[in-house]
Amino acid sequence: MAWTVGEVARLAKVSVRTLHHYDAVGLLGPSGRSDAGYRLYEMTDLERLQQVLFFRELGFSLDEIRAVMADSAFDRGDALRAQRALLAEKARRTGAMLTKIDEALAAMEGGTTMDENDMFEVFGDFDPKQYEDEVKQRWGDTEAYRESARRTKAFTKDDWKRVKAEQEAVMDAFAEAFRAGLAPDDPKVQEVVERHRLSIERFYTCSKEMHANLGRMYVEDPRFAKNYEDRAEGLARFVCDATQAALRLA
Amino acid sequence: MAWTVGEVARLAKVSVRTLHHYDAVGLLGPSGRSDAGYRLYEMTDLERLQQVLFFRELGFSLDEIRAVMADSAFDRGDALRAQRALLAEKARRTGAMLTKIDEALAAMEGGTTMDENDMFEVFGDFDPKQYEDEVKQRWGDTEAYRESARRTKAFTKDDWKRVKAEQEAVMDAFAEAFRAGLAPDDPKVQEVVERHRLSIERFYTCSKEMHANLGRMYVEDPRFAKNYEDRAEGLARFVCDATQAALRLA
DNA sequence: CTAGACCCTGACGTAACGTCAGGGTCAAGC
DNA sequence: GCTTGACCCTGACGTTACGTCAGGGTCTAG
Repeated sequence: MAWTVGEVARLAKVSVRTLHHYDAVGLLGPSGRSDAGYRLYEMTDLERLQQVLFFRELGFSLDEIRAVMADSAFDRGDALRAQRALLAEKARRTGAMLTKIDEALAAMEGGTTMDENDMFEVFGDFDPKQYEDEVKQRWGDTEAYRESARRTKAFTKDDWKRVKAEQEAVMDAFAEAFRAGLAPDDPKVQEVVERHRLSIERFYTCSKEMHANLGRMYVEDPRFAKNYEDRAEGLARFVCDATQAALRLA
Repeated sequence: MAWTVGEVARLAKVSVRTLHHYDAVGLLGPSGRSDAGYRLYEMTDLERLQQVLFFRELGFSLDEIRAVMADSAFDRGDALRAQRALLAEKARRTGAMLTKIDEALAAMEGGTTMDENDMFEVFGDFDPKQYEDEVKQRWGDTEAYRESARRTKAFTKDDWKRVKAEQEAVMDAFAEAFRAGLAPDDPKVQEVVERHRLSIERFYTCSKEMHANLGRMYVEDPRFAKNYEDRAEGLARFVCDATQAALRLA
């Protein structure tokens, strides 16, 4: 299956000119051409385009995108995970701006003016590279993480099924403890926390600090939160508190 | 108090050149100049700049921003509220992209490829004007809404205090019903829903449809959700369900 | 065999600044 | 009173990521 420029443009909701441009600057060319010289894009090209668009959405320049993707260490999974973290950060920033708007409204209604320092607090522009450290902390030491990527690459569908069942069991245990009204620092809950951490270590080294970070993400990031909230309202916060407690108790 | 370009630039985290540019295109000039011709910005200029930056963050072009702000009907409160709604929409979009990344990762892990139609679903670019209708629906008929703005403009601090107390009382009633385990369509809950709707009508006409929309926003928008979730975990969803039920029962 | 919807490659236009260049201003310190 | 370094001014040209023709070939339905 191959697509022409127009078709790809419609699919990805970009202009034909944009695709021409990406081809011209060597960012993304089609895998092939027809006899008449028409660009013919394959599935791998679409995947690459999706990557490019994610990066673009995150504010990378085309030069930067090309550099990142040309890197020999570039791995689509790594990239998606990094993009995920950056997007989460962006969501946080948007949330901060919402708060700032509310403050501005409140100040207006109260007839006061905002402090000029606060007023622009949220605008410091979001430089993805600035968050590199945070991303690393969140996703762990890159080296270790990459090992996990290699490890899971060999996973069969059955392996994934088993992993999923394990995760579900841990989540059920959390939900049960939560419903029973146990405190986050209850030894029984802490046992589950440790089980959870070990289930993650299957993939990459996960210190208690990192685990606590992950916990925070469970409430900050709606995608993760949903997983827990679907089981029981407030469960995400409970799990977060429990991982924080584990760090405190250690 | 007046600020020079450099000071404003530092405060707002934009370049001096940007401020020069905004001045040159007539978007935002300083209120005054020093004897030497230095630009001197006042507090009102800072407020205007904040507005401009919010609009810019939302993807408006400078031309559009100028047009909107030059509109005789332009009101800072209206603008902030509209910006708020657009930002919430943006947050939703970011959430959708997170989901899409997760899907891409899942497909990778499962060794399958994504459907090419889904793949770019989230990219349709966010044209603020496209959401005008939605915003209008959310914030109600502009005419009616503007009346509310005028009405509240005359509110004293005591008025606001009373309004706040009323809102709190309604929220407490919701929380109580929620803790008592009542169903969202329980008549007692529906009574509270109606009380809530009427408390909003103080500000602008709020049909049951619009009320249901607001309810949806309480769970979608973390800023609103927080208000409810702080009282009881899961309360936001409960209130949302209750407003939906009110529409169904009507 | 022709109309209409595609595709191609230049090539110039544009928005929102970045980046000098050439020159005045201002407060601190000698 | 004079210098020095940090700041300000106004042009004016450069850059990124495309938009928008222009001039010309291709493809498929009728």
